[in-house]
Order: sequence, then C-alpha cells, then structure tokens
Amino acid sequence: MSTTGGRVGRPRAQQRRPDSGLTPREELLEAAAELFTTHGYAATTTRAVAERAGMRQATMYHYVAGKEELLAGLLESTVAPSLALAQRLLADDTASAEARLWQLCRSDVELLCGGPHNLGALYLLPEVRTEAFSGFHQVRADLKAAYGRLLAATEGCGALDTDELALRTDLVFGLIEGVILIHRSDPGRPPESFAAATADAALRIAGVATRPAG
Amino acid sequence: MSTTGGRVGRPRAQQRRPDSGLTPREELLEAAAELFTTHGYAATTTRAVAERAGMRQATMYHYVAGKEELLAGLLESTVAPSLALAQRLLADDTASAEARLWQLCRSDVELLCGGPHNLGALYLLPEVRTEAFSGFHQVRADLKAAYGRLLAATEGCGALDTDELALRTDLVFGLIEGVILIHRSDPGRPPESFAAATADAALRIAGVATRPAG
DNA sequence: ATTATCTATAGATCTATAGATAATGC
DNA sequence: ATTATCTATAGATCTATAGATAATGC
Repeated sequence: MSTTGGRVGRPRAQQRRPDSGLTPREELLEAAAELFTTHGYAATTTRAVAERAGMRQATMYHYVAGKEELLAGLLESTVAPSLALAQRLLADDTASAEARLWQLCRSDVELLCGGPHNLGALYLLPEVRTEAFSGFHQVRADLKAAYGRLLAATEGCGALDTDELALRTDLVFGLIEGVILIHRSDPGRPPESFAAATADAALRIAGVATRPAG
Repeated sequence: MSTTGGRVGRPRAQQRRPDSGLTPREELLEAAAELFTTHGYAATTTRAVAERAGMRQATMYHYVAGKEELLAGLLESTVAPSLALAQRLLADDTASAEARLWQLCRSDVELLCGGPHNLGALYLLPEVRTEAFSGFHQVRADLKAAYGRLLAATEGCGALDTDELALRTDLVFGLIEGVILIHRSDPGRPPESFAAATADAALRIAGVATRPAG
C-alpha cells in the first residue's frame, strides 16, 4: 500500500493543474476536444494538445499513438450514449413511437449542445471519412437506423414507402445534427429548452403536429 | 489585334487541360473547391491546389495571395446568389410569404447540393470564424435575416414574440444547412426533389402544414 | 519590354524517435 | 528496477520569396 501518494516518474516541468481526477489520457482527450473544435483538427498540432494537457509534446506519445487516436476517442464517446438510449427506447414500447422519437431527439441535442465543447462539429471533418474511423461510422449508422425505426413506427409515417421513409429519416437526422452546429454561432439559449424546441421541430418534420406527452 | 492566339509568358511545364474558358484564377478556385471539400482546408497544401490547377506551386502566387483568399472567394460565391434571391423575394410580395419562403429554401438547397462540390461544408471550418472572412459572415447574416423576415410574414408565425421567432429562424436555417451536409453522406437522391422535400420540411417547422402553390 | 511561368531555396514549422533524467518501489 | 517525464533532434514537410527563363508585343 502506498503511503506517500507521490507519483512515480520524473516530475512534470509545468505543474499540472488539479484537473479533478482525470488520468493523463483523459486530460489529453479534454485538451484535444477544446482545440479540435475551436481551431480545427488539421490545424491543431500535437504540441498544442500536449502543452494544454500540461505535458511536453513528446510525452503525449506515452499515452496515445497520435492525433488520430484522440479524434477517434472523442467521436465514439459522443455517439455511444445516444445509441445506448436509442436501443433502450426501441426495446421498451410502453410509450408511443412519437414520444420515444421526441425523447431521443431531445436527448441527442442536449448531449451535444450541453457539453462544454461543440463536439458535433467534429462529425464533419473530412479526415473522419477515413477508414481509421469506421468504428464511429458504424455506431452513427446504427443510431440513424434507430431514428428510422422509430419514425416508421410513428402514426404519421405508417403509409410511407421505403424511399419516403429514408428521406424523412435524413431530414430529421439532418435537423438534429445541423441545429447543433447552428447553435454554436449563438449559444445564448439554454440547452434544455433549445433541445426541446428542436425535438418539437423534428416531430413536425416527421408529420406529427403536436408535442407528445413526455 | 492578336492573330496567333498564342499566350504570353513562359509555357507551363505541365500542359494545361482545356478547362473550357476558365481563367487561371478560376482554375485555382475550382481546384481549391475540390480539395478543400474532400481533404479539408488546413490539410490542403498550396502545392496541391496549384498542381491540380495545372501550374507549379509558386505560380499560384501570381494570381492569389494565398490559401485564405481562395477560401474567401469560394465562400462568398456560394452565399451571394442566395442573398440576391432573398432580396428579390422580400421586395416582391405578389406571392404569399409561405410561398416565397418555400422558394428560398428550395433554391438554397439546390444551389448547394446541385453543385459538383459540397461547398456548404466549408461554412463550418473553424478558420472561417476569423476576421479574414467577415465579408462572408456579413452576407450570411443578411441571408439569415431575410429568412427571419419571410418567416415573420408567414400566417403561422404572426403571433410569435421576438425570441420565439429567432428560435424558429434558427431551426429553419439549421435544417437547410444541416441537411446539405447529411446529403453528402448519401448523394443518391436527385437534388431537385431533395430540395423540394427539404423546403416542405422547412415549412412544417415554420408551422405551415401544406406545401404552398409555387 | 512585358508577361507568365519556371526552378531553387531560406526559414519555419511539425511529427515521432532516441536517449537522458528524476522520481518512487523494493 | 521501473516509471513518467524531460530535452534534443533527424527527417519531412510547407509557405513565400528571389531570381532565371521562355514566350509574345512592339
């Protein structure tokens, strides 16, 4: 049992700020989130990330293989909770499809708009199309499929053919992700009410006029 | 009067392909559009742009001051026609506000989805927030204001207060731009019908249920 | 003489590795 | 001995400029 609590290894040159209980890897992810969203991925250097996390550039390689690994981690962390919720909602049909779709939209927007960084903007980086991020793409495709299945179960969409349904899914999904990005340009509105309003709009697109009981 | 039609100056090392009647500057913009949208702005080198336009890297500086000027040119070229249309629609009130809003949405989506490159994706580049692109921001803000004024003139939105109206404007604007980006991931749908469907959805968000007569 | 282009390169990066160093652990 | 960090740097860029070159124009 360690009594001193002192850390092994050479001390850092720059004293680390007491970033709550984050591991160095998490501090790197946090730093990357901030820098990637504000300055862009390609424009962010490994030195900038490391320095902001309180270590020297070379030290970063002790924890991650490079920038790509940081981006992959951030992407998956934002989309995984949404998919988990979507699958819970698909399994539990005590509420109406409309109500569940509304809840998914609201939660999705709040998750992304509520966080300190605009991680949704990372979805659109050209680099993300690369093979290296296929894990993220898989999860996002699953999430979109869940939107599609909830939409299909909706009363307003019962009669739609496959193409029409795919189109509506794209429109709803596009609204959610698009609006996250718009939100960045004026973040004055509180995320909760903004998320609810966006979910309302999504249901209007889906063809359901009124907000279902939560 | 020149009889030979030969071009002044040292010939290019790499024979230029007969890119219709584009000036070298336009060839550079075209090359930049392709590369910025597919590989990203920061990741695109001046060499890549110049070479794709059929000239050596250094020659590019004869026509533009650098990458930034190319990006500024591309941004303004995509947003300017939309604003022009918006202002025509605001001035001419022979059609209903609903019909005019629908037309603006449709035209905006078609303009961006119909082109060979996904220029809408450039709007979200972090670099664009810089002072250097204030011209673009001004035009885009004007365009959004035009959306807002058309929305306000709509029957469904007559009673809304300022905040509510701003929120709806954001939602409609967010749909248009968001959907353009979603469209990139599966560009199978023909732009015309996609643009019309998006305009329909925008009006549903605005609170108008049916597509107005064009 | 003017022009459009070229080749060459200085200066400024940026990434990833090699090897040294300063702690704790036993 | 092990670990986490550091400093230093090789190698690979990338941008923007300097100066040469090969056309046409007069």
